[in-house]
Amino acid sequence: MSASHGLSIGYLAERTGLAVSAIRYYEAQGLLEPWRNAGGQRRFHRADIRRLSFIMIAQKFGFTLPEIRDQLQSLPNKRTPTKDDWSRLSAGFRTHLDARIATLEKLRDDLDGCIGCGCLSLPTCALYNADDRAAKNGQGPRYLMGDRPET
Amino acid sequence: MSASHGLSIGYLAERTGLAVSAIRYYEAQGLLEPWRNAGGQRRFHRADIRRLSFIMIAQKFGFTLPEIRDQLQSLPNKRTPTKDDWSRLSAGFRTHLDARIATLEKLRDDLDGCIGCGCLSLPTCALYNADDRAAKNGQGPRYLMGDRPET
DNA sequence: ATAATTTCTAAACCTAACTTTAGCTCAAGC
DNA sequence: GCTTGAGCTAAAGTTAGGTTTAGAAATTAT
Repeated sequence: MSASHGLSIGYLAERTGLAVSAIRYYEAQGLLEPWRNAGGQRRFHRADIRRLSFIMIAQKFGFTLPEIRDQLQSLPNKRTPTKDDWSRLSAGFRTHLDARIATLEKLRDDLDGCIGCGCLSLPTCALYNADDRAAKNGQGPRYLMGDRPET
Repeated sequence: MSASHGLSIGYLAERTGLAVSAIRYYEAQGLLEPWRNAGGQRRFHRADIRRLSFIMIAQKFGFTLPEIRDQLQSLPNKRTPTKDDWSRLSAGFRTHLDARIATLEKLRDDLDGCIGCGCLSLPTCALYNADDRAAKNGQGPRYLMGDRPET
């Protein structure tokens, strides 16, 4: 099925479980750089299967596509991660994950101090200022129960 | 500033730190039900400040707006949560949060077993099947390094 | 009374990570 | 050689949780 030179996008999709459209999207985001055959179709290296696996795992750890692209580009020669690279990069995953867990554990501790109190009030309630990565505190301050900082 | 009967949307925004547009959006999603004055402007109960605080905290715990709406609607009389309700609901937050932490800890354990192995291969790598809530496994199975389940 | 501020609605826009669609070309099988 | 199937591009659609914009009406301040 695989031509003597280069893998088709459909073959990569089949091997990784990703949708063809997702692989094209990753290329558009700069995570892959296939070449083209005479007819204009994408052709991939066999190592791109590993590259896609890396992307899928990194996403599980909460990295965005731009972050993953940066990690791949930070490799010497910008190559697809090898076994040794993987050990180094996965240690970075560990750090990232530890931080997320610590954030949630702090939130849990704050909540424990709050169960049964019913305050929902800023000066006495630590919950509001808990900073979850998931919570995008986009613009401006938010106060609970109408307590504003003394102006 | 507050009229003898009912609070304006701007006042609620000021007291909670939310944007006026966000409050209107929450109403559109069924989380609040203000009434209208003679001129057609929204008027809110003072208790809606607490209701908005509840929404803000529940979001921090990772609940979606539909889930928060359901929680509010599950209250007796569908009232704004009182101090006692808050204790009960926050215990639910705790359960939800514990599950999220457990998921991440499992992911961390799987990762620890993987650092230094460099496999990225399905049969030997537990990472792929780790199920993070953040990972939206939208459609179809995904396999790492081209390992498909034996067909 | 007039000016300034708030509020109103509806619709469009925003991000992330993709998918879907439309219309067309390329490649493979018989 | 003809018919599928696979691949191509560009643009639009999707979800969540909102924000922004535009133009009009209500309210508040002077």
